[in-house]
Amino acid sequence: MRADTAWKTLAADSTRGWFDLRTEDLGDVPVRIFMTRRLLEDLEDGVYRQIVNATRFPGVRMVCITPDAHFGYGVPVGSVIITDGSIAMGPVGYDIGCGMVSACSDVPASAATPDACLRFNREVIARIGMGAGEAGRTARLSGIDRDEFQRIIRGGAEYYVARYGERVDRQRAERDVLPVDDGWDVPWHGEGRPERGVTQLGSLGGGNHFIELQRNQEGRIFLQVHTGSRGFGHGMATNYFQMARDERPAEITHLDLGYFTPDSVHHRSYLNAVAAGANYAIVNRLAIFEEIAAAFRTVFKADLELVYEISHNLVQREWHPELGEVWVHRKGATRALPAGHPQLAGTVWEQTGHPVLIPGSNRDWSYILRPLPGAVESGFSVNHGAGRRMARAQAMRALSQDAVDREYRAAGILVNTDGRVPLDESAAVYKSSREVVQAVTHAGLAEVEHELWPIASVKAMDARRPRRTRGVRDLSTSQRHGRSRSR
DNA sequence: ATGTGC
Repeated sequence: MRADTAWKTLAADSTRGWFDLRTEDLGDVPVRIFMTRRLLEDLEDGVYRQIVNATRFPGVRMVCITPDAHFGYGVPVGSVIITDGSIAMGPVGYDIGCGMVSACSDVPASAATPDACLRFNREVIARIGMGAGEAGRTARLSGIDRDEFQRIIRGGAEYYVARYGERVDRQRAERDVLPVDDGWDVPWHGEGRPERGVTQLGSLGGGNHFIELQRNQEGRIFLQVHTGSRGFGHGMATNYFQMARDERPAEITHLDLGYFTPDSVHHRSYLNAVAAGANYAIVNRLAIFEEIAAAFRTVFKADLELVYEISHNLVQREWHPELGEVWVHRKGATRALPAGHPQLAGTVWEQTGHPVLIPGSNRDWSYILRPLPGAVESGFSVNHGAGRRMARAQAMRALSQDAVDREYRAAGILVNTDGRVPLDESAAVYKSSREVVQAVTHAGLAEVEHELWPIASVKAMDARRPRRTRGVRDLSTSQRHGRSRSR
């Protein structure tokens, strides 16, 4: 293995806005890194080993690294792994189907007064369970039984909209429904306990999941949501990892390294789990969106219209002009199909390409992009956010709660209802979203359609962190000695 | 990401 510190000098600038990486560690798998030289220089050295991992699954045809990439589980968060048959687990991740919703309104940002923002965040928090382990609270989805849950994870957006949806246009969801075989069932039994998902439908979760009110470049109010498949996807990933390890105990020791070749008895079964997890995540996002739209009507007396819903943790069968029919794993990467892509035929996006939803931190720009024909060079993929640049534990040590809270208040951004900013999710821990998106536009993968600035942010405070009373000195051990895992 | 760890 090449020294971790030397590899960056081997990345050859293609002059087209990306680097082609060729080292003996990668075999003959093409690796493209879509970064500026500066973003590449700032990348943690450990990412090289994870890029090598990404090329080592059976049947890998191509690997792309997006400009927001950072250290992840086995492969970088921000990687696109294209195979001709094998399905890898790390490159889908624990949060199967995690993704974004964007919505817009005609309401001028001037209506988002401090009082209106406070009422909005209060309404949202009352309606949407947030934080690890929290159950959903949406009236329509709480109390559903196991049979109805089965219909939801098999029917996806199509079933949800027909049965529950009030004002969702299915054309604005990336996938109506991912097909699940009748003969397949959820791996209920196992330590992963995916049944947690039954009561968690309609909840936001923790970590980097959020709800955010924004204003666009014309001064209209927009909204973004980031969430996934909660305990359901996590539980299934855990149980399938056990199956992968049992199948190849000598080789597969970490979930990062788990995979199923086409001849594995679990190959199709795992794809069913990915489809069910993605259907759950999509319904979760649509249900949360509708709940937020109700909160928005209460506060702003106006409608929020869905712009788009899209996942950035998924493996899907796709067509590529040079690679043919392939499996595209996107681990913290967003699909970007431009106008004329055959998979958009017959949809409302045929002439334009579909929207691409890119969040920045809650004190930085977020974006809605439009894919360009050049996206063929990245396997029809772009970044999924700004990308973490500071580990959570480091953030807890390095940042002052009061100083960060003051910065947000001065910027006019309300976080939750008390203005206390989760430090390990604050602006300083993320790369500049503008710099990351410029790497995408410079490479000709997409163009900017909307630039969105945060107004009000809802995000769970890490439950492990002791609550500090204002004005009282904090001597808790977790503030002084955090753990050093980045995600 | 997560019934969120050493």
